[in-house]
Amino acid sequence: MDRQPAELDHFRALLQGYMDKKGLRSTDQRKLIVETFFHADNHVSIEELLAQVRAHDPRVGYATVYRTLKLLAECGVANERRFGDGLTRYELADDATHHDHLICVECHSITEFEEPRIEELQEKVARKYGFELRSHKHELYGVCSSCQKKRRTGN
Amino acid sequence: MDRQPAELDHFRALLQGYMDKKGLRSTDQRKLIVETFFHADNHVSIEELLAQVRAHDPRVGYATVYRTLKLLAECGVANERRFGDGLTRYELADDATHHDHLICVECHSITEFEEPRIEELQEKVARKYGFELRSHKHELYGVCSSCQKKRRTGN
DNA sequence: CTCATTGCAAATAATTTGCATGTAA
DNA sequence: TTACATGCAAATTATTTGCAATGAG
Repeated sequence: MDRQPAELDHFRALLQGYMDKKGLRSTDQRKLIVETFFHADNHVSIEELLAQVRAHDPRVGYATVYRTLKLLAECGVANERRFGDGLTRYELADDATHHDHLICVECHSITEFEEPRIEELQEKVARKYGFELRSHKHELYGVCSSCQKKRRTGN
Repeated sequence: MDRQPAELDHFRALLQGYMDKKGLRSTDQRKLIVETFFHADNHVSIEELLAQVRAHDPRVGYATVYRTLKLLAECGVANERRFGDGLTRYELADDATHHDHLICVECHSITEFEEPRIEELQEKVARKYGFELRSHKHELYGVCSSCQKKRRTGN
């Protein structure tokens, strides 16, 4: 996935600020994992990310990837997401505020959608309940058009 | 939670139809678990449900509860939900289509909301992508008004 | 130097499964 | 009587943690 460098710099700064504040250290593994995450497809699982990381350095352990992604989630750079397949997936925090997901219950494909009017209504709901909105998940589950097609032609 | 008997009868029939079709049997445990689920609070976890079931029959195993709830999800009577606390929770399928959730990230309280205009837009999105909509999750995460209050008064 | 970080393996936690026994139809 | 269902314990899966060794600041 190609991202704008400026967008990534924002997240690099956010992470750096958090690490400085907490006295955390910048190691080779951490840098590698973070940059790999920044350039990976959206909704990567730990497993997928680990594979990509190991392509550069086979000695990285999976616990380190778990720990690093947890760090990214903590400091607001990444969001954890769970779409019914039992795996935790991660996406850049910024992306999350601008799109939601259609998830196929048959082939597990994930399609993103944007609907500003839903976001507006969402904010209205939050206001009505005196709720300070931080983030949201909006997932539509169903059968994607290509699986419907497969079904009609007898799989 | 008090429900309308008619609403529950609909689900009993749905389950029965599914069981007949598949040649599944109606056992005491299954009946007990299903009825306990029907009368439990919304968003019960397996653990909570098992405790309530065991109040009536202490010999029920947890595997049976897992299997039964999976059956309910399969036949469209219940929906599985995961709200970031690591537990799978279940709710009556019908309820799920009519409300969504505000989740407090501080006290973990869950508030339900309804917004038909969001549902309409959701269907519109699904149609646009040729998606056959089955269910959805819409969760707003943030700080509830009572936690905001606590925060202002210094916890 | 000091203390955070790493990699490994072992520990957890939630859920699933194998199997002998029980039981609905 | 025939398989489906149950309860238990063991297996699986994803994730977390303890710890000795490593390395950043």
